[in-house]
Amino acid sequence: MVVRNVGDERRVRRRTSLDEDDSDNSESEEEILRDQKEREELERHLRERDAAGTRKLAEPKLTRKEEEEAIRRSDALERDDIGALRKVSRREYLKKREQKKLEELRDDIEDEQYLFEGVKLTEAEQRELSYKKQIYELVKKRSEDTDDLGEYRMPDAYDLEGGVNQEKRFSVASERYRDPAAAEKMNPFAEQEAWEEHQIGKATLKFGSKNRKPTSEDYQFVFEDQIEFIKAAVMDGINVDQESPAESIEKSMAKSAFEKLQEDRKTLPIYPYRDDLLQAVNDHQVLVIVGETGSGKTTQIPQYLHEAGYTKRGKIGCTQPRRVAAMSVSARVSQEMGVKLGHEVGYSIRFEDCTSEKTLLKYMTDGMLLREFLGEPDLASYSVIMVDEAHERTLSTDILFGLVKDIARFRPDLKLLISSATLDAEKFSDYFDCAPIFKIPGRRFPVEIHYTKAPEADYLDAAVVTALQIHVTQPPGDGDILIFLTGQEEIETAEEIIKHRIKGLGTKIAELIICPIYANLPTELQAKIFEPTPEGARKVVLATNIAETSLTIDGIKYVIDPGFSKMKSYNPRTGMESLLVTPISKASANQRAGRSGRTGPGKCFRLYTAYNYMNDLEDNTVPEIQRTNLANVVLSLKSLGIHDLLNFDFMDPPPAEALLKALELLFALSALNKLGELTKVGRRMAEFPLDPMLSKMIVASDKYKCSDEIISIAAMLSVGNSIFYRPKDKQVHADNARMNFHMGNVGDHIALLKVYNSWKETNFSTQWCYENYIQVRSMKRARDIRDQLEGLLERVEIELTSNINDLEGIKKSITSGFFPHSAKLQKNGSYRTVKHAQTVHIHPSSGLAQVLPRWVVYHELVLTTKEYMRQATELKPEWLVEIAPHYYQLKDVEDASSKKMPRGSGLVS
DNA sequence: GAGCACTGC
Repeated sequence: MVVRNVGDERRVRRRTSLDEDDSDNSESEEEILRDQKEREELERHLRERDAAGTRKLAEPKLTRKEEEEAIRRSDALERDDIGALRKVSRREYLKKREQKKLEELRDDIEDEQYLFEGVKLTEAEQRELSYKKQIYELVKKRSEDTDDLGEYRMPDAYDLEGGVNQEKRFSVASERYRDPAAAEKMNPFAEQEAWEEHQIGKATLKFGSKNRKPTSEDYQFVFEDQIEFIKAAVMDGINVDQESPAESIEKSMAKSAFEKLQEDRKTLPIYPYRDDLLQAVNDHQVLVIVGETGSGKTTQIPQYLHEAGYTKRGKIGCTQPRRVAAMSVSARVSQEMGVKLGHEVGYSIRFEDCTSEKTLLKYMTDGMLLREFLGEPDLASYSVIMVDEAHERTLSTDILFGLVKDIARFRPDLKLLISSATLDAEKFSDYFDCAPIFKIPGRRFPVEIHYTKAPEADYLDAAVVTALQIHVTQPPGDGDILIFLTGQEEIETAEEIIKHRIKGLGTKIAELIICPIYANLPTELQAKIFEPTPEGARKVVLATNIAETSLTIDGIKYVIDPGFSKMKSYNPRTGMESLLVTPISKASANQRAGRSGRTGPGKCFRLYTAYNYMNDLEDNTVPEIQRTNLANVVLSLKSLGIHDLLNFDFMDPPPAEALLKALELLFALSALNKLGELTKVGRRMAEFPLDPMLSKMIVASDKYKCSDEIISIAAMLSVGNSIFYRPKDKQVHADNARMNFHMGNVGDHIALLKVYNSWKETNFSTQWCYENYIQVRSMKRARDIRDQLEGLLERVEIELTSNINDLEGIKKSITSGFFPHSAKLQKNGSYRTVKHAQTVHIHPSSGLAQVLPRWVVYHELVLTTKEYMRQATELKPEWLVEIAPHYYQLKDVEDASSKKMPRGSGLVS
């Protein structure tokens, strides 16, 4: 095992599991290894036993996991008899367990009845007692009723077939907290768990029989299944300022705001390196800068370069992966330089260009610089380009790398700065022809990393238990907790579980405020995480990856990292995108850990073992360019005059198959000719910041005189699937509201148009959105996009024409862009794509899910539990031949009128 | 009758 600071490894005890002073129980590496060996031994034994066919006996079937589970549980009841237990059958074990429980319960009830005789019980106490009686009756009845404990039902594997089924996946974890009756049915351990939980509850409620152990501080909160962690490493803090607050206040009082800003600049870790850095930039054309967050590189380096006179030859451009970063950094820099934002310092992001003629320092999103390449292929107006946060490897930064590397060759005066986090600096350097690496220390607090001792089977449960463990053992007010989960559904489940568990713990523990955060959460609710934590309480933030890079929450001291995230993957062969729950990379894990050390020393609890971390996790996340649809990328590069894409200098080349697929599509859309050269149509399409199929749809709308409608549809489609809001408790209302837009079975595209136009008619009313279960945020975004598209129409000389009544024209425009996405109804109600003969289905959220037209054109294909077409509209097969004669032949569509199809199932007459 | 991590133009 190659773990840092092995000598410092320390076992963390259960009760005071986070207590640092717990040094009497240190565990050497040897012991850890022995533990692991033992576990392996046990696993091997169980495997052999399984292979020997023990499970074929008449006894109820037990998987290895179940058996381990049974053993683990029995441990609590029969600590002394574990060896014997493993030999008895499951049935015997269950019976034994029930009897034991019955005895205990009866004792308890008798004790309490005796104790409280003649005493007036409080309501809670009465409930407590009656609850116990109920359990007693239930268990007794069961053991009397039958000797047979019933057949054990194997839990369904959630990933059995057809991909991941989240419902099934979390059903076990969530069911028991939702519906006690269902839990009883599903989970043979349900009442066992209820009983155990009840026992835990008692510790706090101070109920007990005469012979119960005295309650000491240590024993107050003992969880049913605690998780043991091993402290394995410390991410060192670097250069943490030791300046006392009083001193700094004094200093700041004496100076003007501007002077103070200049003072602050000098305290940044980067300041001592100023001259060296300028020298390095002077000596080399390309420089890789490694700087931890907080070193001040983003704000300071462009200023240094400006002061050194680089802006005399042209602008300094600095790219960011996110809009907010570009905006906030430029605001800060303009303050520091004492100029107005938008003058010497400005930013440029989509929908918002805050720059002017005299702008010298320009912060922008990486996608924006990519767009600028289209108008200025040599970036002549720039003297320096700094690509910041390069380690994030967004699609845009990866393409920028190739482009800037290329222009640097024939523009020796252009300086290039690539700034990245430590991990892959060497790689950047290699890519840029061994560019020198300039290291700047950051400012960060140390973070202790703890791993679990054994892998956790149910990470959601483990995360919740860990959070509660932290909450009850650590003083409230010393820091908040951040848990990384994979998605909205998981966050909601975790929220329920925590609420339920807290109830079980009573009022003795401090208040725990649960804050969910994910991108699709309405903005008002998102604000909750930024509210300061009240005195004596603690926040637990349940977040998706959004908290990994996009937003920073102050006051986080503990990070719980289960090690998973959802990641998009793209299959170039089928053209299908899917979101899969995937283990994160080491880089990602360290980024997550770092989130705890922003305002003070932090701790990170990883719900996997150190071994997992070292051996199972990839070093870096697969860059986006290797797992996405490249149609847009290829069109952009082609319009920049880059022809040989297969030999383009990508830092990590995308799969050739994905490139070919993109070229094929662009050829089909007639954006490229047979030689792979950009056509006039392609040139117009490249102007639009959209997926090529959407761009083609707009270009084609010129012919059908409905560009007004089409850009609305394009805008609505490109905001994605977050338009309709569907809260759990009002699903019926939300669905009804949505169906209003589907009147006349016009198809999903036209329905989206109707939504947009109705909103416009109400003068973009927020109230209207609420009434119709539509997300305002998405609609505003659609309006912004639509405005932008309208502006671009002029540039490509398309007239804005509207004909809302010509549905056929609108549908033909859609088909012009999306004809490769056409599908034909099969006898069984499923569809088959015309070109690839792939079986697909209409998404249940579609307005056409019940209608099933014979032919449809769809916006996208997603793989969830099935292959679904999202956003479908009916089409006439003859359009395919009319619009794309190079793509479809008559034989592809000629059985359209065949008698094989049941009559009346479609709308095509 | 399903489910949508996160950016960006």
